[in-house]
Amino acid sequence: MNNLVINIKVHESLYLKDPQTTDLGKRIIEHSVLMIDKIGLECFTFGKLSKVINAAEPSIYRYFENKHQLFVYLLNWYWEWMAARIELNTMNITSAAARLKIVLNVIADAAKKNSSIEFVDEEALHRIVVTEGAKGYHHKMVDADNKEGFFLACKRLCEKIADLLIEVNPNFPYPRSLASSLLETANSNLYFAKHLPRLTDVKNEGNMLTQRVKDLLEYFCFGILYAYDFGKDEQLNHQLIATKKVSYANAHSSDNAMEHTL
Amino acid sequence: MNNLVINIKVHESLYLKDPQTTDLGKRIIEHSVLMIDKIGLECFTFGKLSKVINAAEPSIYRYFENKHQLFVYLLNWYWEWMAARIELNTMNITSAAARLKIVLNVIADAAKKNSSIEFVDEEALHRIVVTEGAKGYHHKMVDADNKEGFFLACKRLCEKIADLLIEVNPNFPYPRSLASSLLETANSNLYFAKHLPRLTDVKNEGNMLTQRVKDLLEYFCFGILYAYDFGKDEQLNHQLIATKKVSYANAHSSDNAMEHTL
DNA sequence: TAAAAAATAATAGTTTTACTATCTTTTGTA
DNA sequence: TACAAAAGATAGTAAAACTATTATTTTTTA
Repeated sequence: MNNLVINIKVHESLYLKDPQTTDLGKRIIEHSVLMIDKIGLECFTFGKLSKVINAAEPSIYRYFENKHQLFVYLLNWYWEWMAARIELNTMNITSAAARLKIVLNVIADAAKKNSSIEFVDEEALHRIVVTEGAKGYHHKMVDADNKEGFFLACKRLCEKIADLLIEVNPNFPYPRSLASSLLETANSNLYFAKHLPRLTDVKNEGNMLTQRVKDLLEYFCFGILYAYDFGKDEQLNHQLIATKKVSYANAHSSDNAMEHTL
Repeated sequence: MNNLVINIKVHESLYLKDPQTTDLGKRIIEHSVLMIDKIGLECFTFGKLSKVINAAEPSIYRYFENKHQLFVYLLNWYWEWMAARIELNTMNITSAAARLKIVLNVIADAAKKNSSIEFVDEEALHRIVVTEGAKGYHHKMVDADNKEGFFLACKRLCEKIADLLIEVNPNFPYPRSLASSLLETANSNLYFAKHLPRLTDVKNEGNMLTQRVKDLLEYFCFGILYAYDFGKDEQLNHQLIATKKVSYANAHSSDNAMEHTL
């Protein structure tokens, strides 16, 4: 199941020459992913890459203007890949809520046995997105990059998820913010569990990390999706809160979700 | 109100020589903030800074090992400042929910008339945190930095908020994740509204941006806080969802929160 | 098939940044 | 006032980012 070959098309503003069309181009992509995963975006340079792939440094500049463009190319690859996985895994599901759960599963990266392209190590690429993804759009040149279409894949992905949120609850007022927040929260909690555990409740024990992140995403997502409007109908709110408190206490009285120790 | 002088103490692992103790040190902090805000972290260099403050470049290295250490120093300043503002604004409030609303207000940066330190432009520093804050901990050296105590202020801030979330709902299973998520969501939506508007529902129109972000934070925060446990008591869930849908439709039928057009 | 044209890659630089070794000046104190 | 210690300035080096130019290969066409 799901071993179809996915064809990833990256926007042409993100390269000078399409790396997928040549052998050298593919080696650039392949070893960029491996090297950035290994030594980090800061230490990664075109000079080091050229030595690893046995090419001249200026040859790399024929494909990408600079390190930043190459990095955003890789991010776009990841976003396109995620969108393709979502499409693939939800196409035959009718219930919107069920599709949303699958999307959360894909976001948390729990269902990724899908090595579609032979020269891209998707696990390494995912680690890069989790660790350094934010650098792709958190800088002073973001407006210029945006005009060039650097973030189209991300925006499409976000809107795809937002559409689904609206389908689950047509009255929900923050579909885009929740969609982007879910993408960020998944990555943050994976990262925090590994490096800054005091910033998350998800534990990096055993091999349950992605499952736990998925649980958290579901808890947050459906909690927000069905949230009522605070302050507008206080009486109903208090009524609801009281009901839910009882419901929650019953559900969690002997649950491991109570493990938190502050 | 709130014009008390706040004393910001930054952890000593974050400098070689305390910049607050000398005139040059204060000029380094002051103009780092102004320059990073203006040209961005990437373009900001010790060489350029030394020219602006009329000092020799190596003098700056007496205070900070490198640009990264200086940057994390500034982040810590911000986290300490935010913790101080939270303390100041919530000290006399008994209701936990009311205190939480104030905290969300502080996170969204809507209540910051508090120029405590004369040589730090807090508005510029806040823009830096929103635009580039994630770079402080998203890199390969994060574990080494963490051991040195670079993120203590952030972790304390996060736990302070987590404690409050637990106070509002003692059964809530994800206090730390929600706390960190609120901090990130506030910054993300401010940033997206200005640079990538398709990733948020918050509009950057007029001077209501921080207010709108605060509304979003409240909606998300209280929605999650009182979320019930999906899948454990399906009957009650469906009952609640139905009630809330009606509640929400009534509240928002003629509200601008319905503006979303996908 | 062979020469010209076009595309691609390699060589050898320049500029800027990050950082350091060393020297000079200032300041506090006995 | 003399001296030590701290602070600051001078003048570098090494590496990264990028580019102009030359060399090679491939493609096209006579």
